[in-house]
Amino acid sequence: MLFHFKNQFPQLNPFWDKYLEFQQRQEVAAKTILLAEGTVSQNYIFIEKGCVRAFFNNNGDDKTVQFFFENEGLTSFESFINDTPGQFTIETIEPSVVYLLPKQYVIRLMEELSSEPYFARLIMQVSAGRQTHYINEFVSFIRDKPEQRYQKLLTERPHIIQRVPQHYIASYLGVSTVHLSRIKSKLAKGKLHF
Amino acid sequence: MLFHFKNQFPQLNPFWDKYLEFQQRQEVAAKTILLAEGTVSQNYIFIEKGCVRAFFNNNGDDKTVQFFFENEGLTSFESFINDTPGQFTIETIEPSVVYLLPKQYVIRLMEELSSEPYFARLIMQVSAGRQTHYINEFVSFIRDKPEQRYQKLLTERPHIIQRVPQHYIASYLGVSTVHLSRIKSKLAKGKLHF
DNA sequence: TGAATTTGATAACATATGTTATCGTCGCCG
DNA sequence: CGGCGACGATAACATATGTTATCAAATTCA
Repeated sequence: MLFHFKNQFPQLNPFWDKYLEFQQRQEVAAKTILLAEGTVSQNYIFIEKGCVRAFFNNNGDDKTVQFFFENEGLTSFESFINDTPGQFTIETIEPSVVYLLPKQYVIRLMEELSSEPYFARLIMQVSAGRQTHYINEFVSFIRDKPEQRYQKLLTERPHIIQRVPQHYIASYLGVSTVHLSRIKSKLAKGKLHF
Repeated sequence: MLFHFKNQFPQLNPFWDKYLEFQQRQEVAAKTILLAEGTVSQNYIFIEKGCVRAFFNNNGDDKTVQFFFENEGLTSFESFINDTPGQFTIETIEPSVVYLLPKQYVIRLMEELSSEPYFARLIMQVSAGRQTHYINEFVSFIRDKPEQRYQKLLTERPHIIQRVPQHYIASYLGVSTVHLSRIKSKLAKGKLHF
């Protein structure tokens, strides 16, 4: 939500810079939980190195909804704005280096920004982008069969498949690990036709 | 996006009022298309009477994603902001009365507002709300089985089931009409256990 | 290094869901 | 009034996907 938007509206850059010093650098192991489902988000998280996933738990069975990599930042926007518990857990997949900016500073920063004319534009742009992202994920989930979603991942975001363990990918695609194996096996035998 | 937010930040009310006169009232028949998939949204749409659905087409087979009723307004936000074609068709389900505010006025209104401090807050609030909505839909789609989604609809939004033809509901739930019939039949026989 | 854990493939079976076809009801419109 | 199209239920069958169990390879870690 924040520092990865630097330079998008150069007029706002001084605001980001001012808060850089409040970030806390952390080196964390794989499978470290950065934010637990059902708790209120306390930090803006920026990933310098490594990768993380967002998921929610359903009867002990994880459903992964998104992956994040280097130079991406994340927060539970609504959890910040409304002080409500978020519905996702954020967990590192690889050993990672992250920067955390405590909530209080994020709030203060947004207060400062809210009287800046370009801020409204930034927010609109960012919101439109996030909306588009969620809608696209949603539509793809409804429209495409798991094979198609896997192939899309393979061609459009191969880095995910390279770096992320397969059972997380299965969970992201909405199928069991067994079925993802079947899909890969069919693909390898060239038996898939669209 | 606009008039249904009146009174949320009273400081902004004068802005909405100023644009009321540019709205066009229209009475339209059932199954009227207000916005076609793949075209750029030209109007903010406010529903005074009736109901509409948003859907996208997949091989001649509709997938409904949302229903709208009286006193709700809608636009394809990204289509407005980025001037890109939207991915949904907006179609009336019942004979309806709608108000249209042409895009140019919406843009002008947002320009005016972007220097208002409360506008940034409104945008953040609205964005958080829409994000929450899409995320909830998405999560519900992933987490719940069709029966559960149907039951949720039955208890939480019964007006939808009362007013909307069943095949649209099937498409919204992500199942075939046949399967929705099966679900209803099982429910009627009290054979569903959670 | 060696044991434990994680990861992934596969088979066999169970269940959920789609597809097609048929039928009946209802409401709208000429 | 009569026919036609929209709507919905149901059966029969086909397919997609989940579940459980087992095995093998890779990775981690004490």
